[in-house]
Amino acid sequence: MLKEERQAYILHQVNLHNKVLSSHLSEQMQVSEDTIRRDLLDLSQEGKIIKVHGGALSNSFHQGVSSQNVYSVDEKKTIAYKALNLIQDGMFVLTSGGTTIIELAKILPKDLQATFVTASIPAAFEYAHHPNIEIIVIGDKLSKNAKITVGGEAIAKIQQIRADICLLGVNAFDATDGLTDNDWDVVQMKQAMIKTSKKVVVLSISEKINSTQQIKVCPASAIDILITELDPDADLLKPYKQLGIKIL
Amino acid sequence: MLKEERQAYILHQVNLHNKVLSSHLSEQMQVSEDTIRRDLLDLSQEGKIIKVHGGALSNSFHQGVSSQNVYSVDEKKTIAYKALNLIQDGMFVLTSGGTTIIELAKILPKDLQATFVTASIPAAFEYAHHPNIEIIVIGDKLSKNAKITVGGEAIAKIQQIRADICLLGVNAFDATDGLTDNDWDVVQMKQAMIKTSKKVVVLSISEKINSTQQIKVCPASAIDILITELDPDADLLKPYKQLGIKIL
DNA sequence: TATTATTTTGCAACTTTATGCAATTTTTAT
DNA sequence: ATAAAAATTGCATAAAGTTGCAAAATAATA
Repeated sequence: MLKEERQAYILHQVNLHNKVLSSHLSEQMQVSEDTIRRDLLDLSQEGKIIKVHGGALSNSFHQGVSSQNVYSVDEKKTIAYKALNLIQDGMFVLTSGGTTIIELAKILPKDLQATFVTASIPAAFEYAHHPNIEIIVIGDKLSKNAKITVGGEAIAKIQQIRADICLLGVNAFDATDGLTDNDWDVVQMKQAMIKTSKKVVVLSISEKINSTQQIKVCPASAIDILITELDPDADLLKPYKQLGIKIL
Repeated sequence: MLKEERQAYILHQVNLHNKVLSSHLSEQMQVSEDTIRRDLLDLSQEGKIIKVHGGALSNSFHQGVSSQNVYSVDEKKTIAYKALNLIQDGMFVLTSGGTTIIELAKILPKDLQATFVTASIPAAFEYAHHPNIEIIVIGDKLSKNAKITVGGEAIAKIQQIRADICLLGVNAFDATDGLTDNDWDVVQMKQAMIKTSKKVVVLSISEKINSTQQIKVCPASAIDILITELDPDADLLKPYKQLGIKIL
């Protein structure tokens, strides 16, 4: 087998599987691992693959890793714009924290007149820039991880509210496991928020769909509307539509 | 599984869920926790995640309040360091908002164990970075000017507290007119804070000394300690010393 | 074609890297 | 204050990588 042949094959395999192992290639092509390594070296020097200990990775793999300073901002913006349509003047809007909610806060139209209730300090901070909306902050002990207030006082306050709509940025959402999270206090808050709202909306980038965390917030059926960056007819969302959840 | 693959997966999970546990990752990828820790170390050294005890956090969550257009930062830092001496382990500290308080929040020693109560969203945000202090946020309607919560609920909550010390960033302080401000709601809050605290401390850059605003908070005699960036013996401060106020 | 030059390949000795384990220290939670 | 969980450190080991070199394969040229 010629060198060129081998390298073409390797390149093909890398692009196909995103990764190759030297040992594997060596066996497949019946040449020594030294030879494979030299091939990988050549290809990586031409910038066609990323050589790593034990094999190689496709280029696309590593490019994605480096540009992840702010994660999925575009997707979250898309979601935020869809969510915007649900908010109307005069509404009482209850929101959680999370970066998707922050994106939403940033794009609220200047002439919107509504009341936003939140326990999230970053969200409150962002809402405060808006000229017209009213902001109610739920007070209590501040959870440093989630940057939202948590505790009995906070939950009691939420229970006093009848919100028109509840917008939840979530950590994990799954058709069978429902809405799940990894922080007990946050879960308590979200449960209270869901219970007191006429309509419950989940904002989730598609990557979080069909993933599960440790603590259950509520079954999927408790959610009225699901917003992702995808087209509402996407296959991924079918199971949720069948549960009676409206997809936007 | 190659090291780079693992790290890419970890990075993905962190950005997806804002938090990962070493134990989970170890289980998910079938490698020892030591390996996970080394991966987390690598990633954190590249600045891609925040490594913490037990796992890692997304670094998008740990960005502080930008201190761009803050006047007289150096003076405020000086004041903050003086104020620091008044705070001891176990204390209940009630603080207002304002940039001087934010400076104080930034320099709190890491091993300080105290409880901070505040209605200021930026202050709460800054306190949230501290590893040991407890933070209680006072909830209510958020005043956009002052970025603090104001209203009956907030005042009622403050009245439930007996704080050891109250730190006030102020707008104007004068020997004859006392402490004054220009926002009615803020004044109500400050009055409540002063009433419920054993010791009242005013943090004020010298520019604000001998100035007066529209609404009175309290007479100068209600203040126990005054902190400015000046030497305590400065002429400017003599009238306040004569009123029995301790100068730092 | 024969012969020489060049490239490629595999091997052996050695170095580096990755990973897990055990002992100890640090952190965290109760 | 104490116990449990997690982190750190040092070390052992196996897998992977490197280098130099000689044999084999390929290409070039008289």
